[in-house]
Amino acid sequence: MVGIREIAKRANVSISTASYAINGSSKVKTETRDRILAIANELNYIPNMAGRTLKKQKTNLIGVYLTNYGGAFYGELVSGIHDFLHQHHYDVIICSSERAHTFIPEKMVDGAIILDSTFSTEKIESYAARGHQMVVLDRELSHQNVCSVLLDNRGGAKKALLALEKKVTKKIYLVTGPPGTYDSNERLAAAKKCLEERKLSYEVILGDFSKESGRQAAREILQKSEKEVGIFCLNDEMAIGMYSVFQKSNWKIGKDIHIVGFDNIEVTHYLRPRLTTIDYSKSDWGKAAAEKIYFMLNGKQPSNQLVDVKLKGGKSVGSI
Amino acid sequence: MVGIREIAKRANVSISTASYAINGSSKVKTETRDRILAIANELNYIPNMAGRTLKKQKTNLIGVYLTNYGGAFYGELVSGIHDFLHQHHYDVIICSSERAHTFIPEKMVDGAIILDSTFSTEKIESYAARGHQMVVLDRELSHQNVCSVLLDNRGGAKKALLALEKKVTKKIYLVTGPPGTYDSNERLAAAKKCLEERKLSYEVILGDFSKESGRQAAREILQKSEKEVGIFCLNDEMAIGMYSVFQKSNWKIGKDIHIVGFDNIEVTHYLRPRLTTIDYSKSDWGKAAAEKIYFMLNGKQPSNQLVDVKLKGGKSVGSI
DNA sequence: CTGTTAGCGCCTTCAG
DNA sequence: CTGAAGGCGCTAACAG
Repeated sequence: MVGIREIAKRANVSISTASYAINGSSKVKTETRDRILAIANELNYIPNMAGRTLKKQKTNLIGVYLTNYGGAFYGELVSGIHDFLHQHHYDVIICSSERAHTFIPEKMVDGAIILDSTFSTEKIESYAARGHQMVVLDRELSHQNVCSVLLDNRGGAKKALLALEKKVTKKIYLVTGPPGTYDSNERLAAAKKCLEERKLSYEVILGDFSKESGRQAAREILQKSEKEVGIFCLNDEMAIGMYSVFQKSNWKIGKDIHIVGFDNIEVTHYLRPRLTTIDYSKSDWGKAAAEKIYFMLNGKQPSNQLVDVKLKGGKSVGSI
Repeated sequence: MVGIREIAKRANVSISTASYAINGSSKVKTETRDRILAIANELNYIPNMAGRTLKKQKTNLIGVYLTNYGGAFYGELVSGIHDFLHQHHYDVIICSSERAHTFIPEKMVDGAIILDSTFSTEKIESYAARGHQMVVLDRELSHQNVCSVLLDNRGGAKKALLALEKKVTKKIYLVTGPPGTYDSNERLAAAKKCLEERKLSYEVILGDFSKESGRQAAREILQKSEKEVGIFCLNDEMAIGMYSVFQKSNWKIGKDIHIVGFDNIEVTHYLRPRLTTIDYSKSDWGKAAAEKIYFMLNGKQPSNQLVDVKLKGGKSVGSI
């Protein structure tokens, strides 16, 4: 491997001069700098990350922790994060295994953005206590070194139910995500509250945010219920699963049964009838998270933030 | 930050003894090791990545380069990669920006798996020339330090056309991916060859593997053509886009028009009629890639590999 | 079994 | 404007 000393030797300068030249310091005559850079270039010199990191104690890397990586909306979210951070000279790596959590205390990344329910809150807190800075997207967490950017789950749930209530007289089903998930809990709590205030009859079905659990919930509803019910699927994935079951039944979506999802993931645009769902900008969400971590790394203390959501009308909620 | 010297001091041992203890060397009495580990634990010691890397010249990290990250099948692919590499004590990071390419020569990663058409072949070759090892999933590339795991695109194209030919008399359209993309080129070449051998009439429409380009192609076909045509979409995404256009027309998929895709991405399972497509195991693909890079890093010279594909029948190719 | 020591590659203060 | 030197945190000969 060709290192900085090699370049210094060939250019007949000291190591430090070579370093200055490479890092564009004004301490070197333009002339010598150009000569050094030419040699570096010729030798295909590329600085070694570990060496630089060890000295600078900074990697300019942000770790983005995602699970269920194949899931639907990560692409846009990550783009939003990338776009902002690149402009501010940070690189982004996506990490999706538990072992990668240690990158944070190992100082392989300068900061982290976390949307990963397998990343325990205790661990996050212990890292925060060590002085590492993080932005969380999937839980509330109050700490000097942690800041959150959360969806307005409660607002979204209300909007979803408002849309359903208008069309449904008999019963409303709430299909949840995995127990303990923040987003699911919030949406469920807000939905229950909303329904109870209006004294509407409802039932909760446990799901896990997967298409398969949507299918199961749909089968359960078909068996135990009559037509003219409404379903608030706490995410779109499950709604997709439901479609495949109802479309094989004699219940017509948007007529016998009304469905609202959450997330407005792109593939739902190809469902027929089009799914009514709760929409928000994934890239804005990512951008907000990126901004927060950037500010934190620069000594500011940003406040938590809520991401707006709105109802996206489809035909899965129709007239009775 | 608490470092190894701090631990050594508190334990009244030398730095090296502390290091040995922490790394589980048998050179230390069990008793002293336990004592040292206890102290390390108490101080919440976590080794610094840069320091270790600088010394060992090895990160145990594999970079996986993906673009169009939101795309459909990356989840399974990445799982396949993860599963294998974790068992062999490597961690995986996903990189999706051009700037991250330099992680390879900077030695931030020990090796790379590349499925990213924005990663130029010249760059890959130059890194290979520097001694870095890579596995490519989206091009042919012959080099000591590069090895490829490719889909059997040609076989898949043949199978797709075989399915179409049986049902279509009039004309077959081939809708391509972005020009210059290996997978698209291969599928297209094989499809053309196949059709020419059988003297069937066909037409090529330029796409770019996106849903939107599928929609455009569908509109074009609606305008210029009569019913009873067949379409080989060189990937599923475009087929999905087509569905949305044809479903608004009076052409019935599987009857007036026959469609075959490529990839068998999960969301096509929710299309009606179900899409006929070319299927392969994404996780096996990832696993194969992971194995290759692992073997290469351990001094073996694995051979290139082809991933089997097969026809997955749906109802988008029906009887006329 | 344990301690001493010499770097890994790079940056940066301090002299010159 | 340039050079010498120290050190970031850790490992691994080599001595003891």
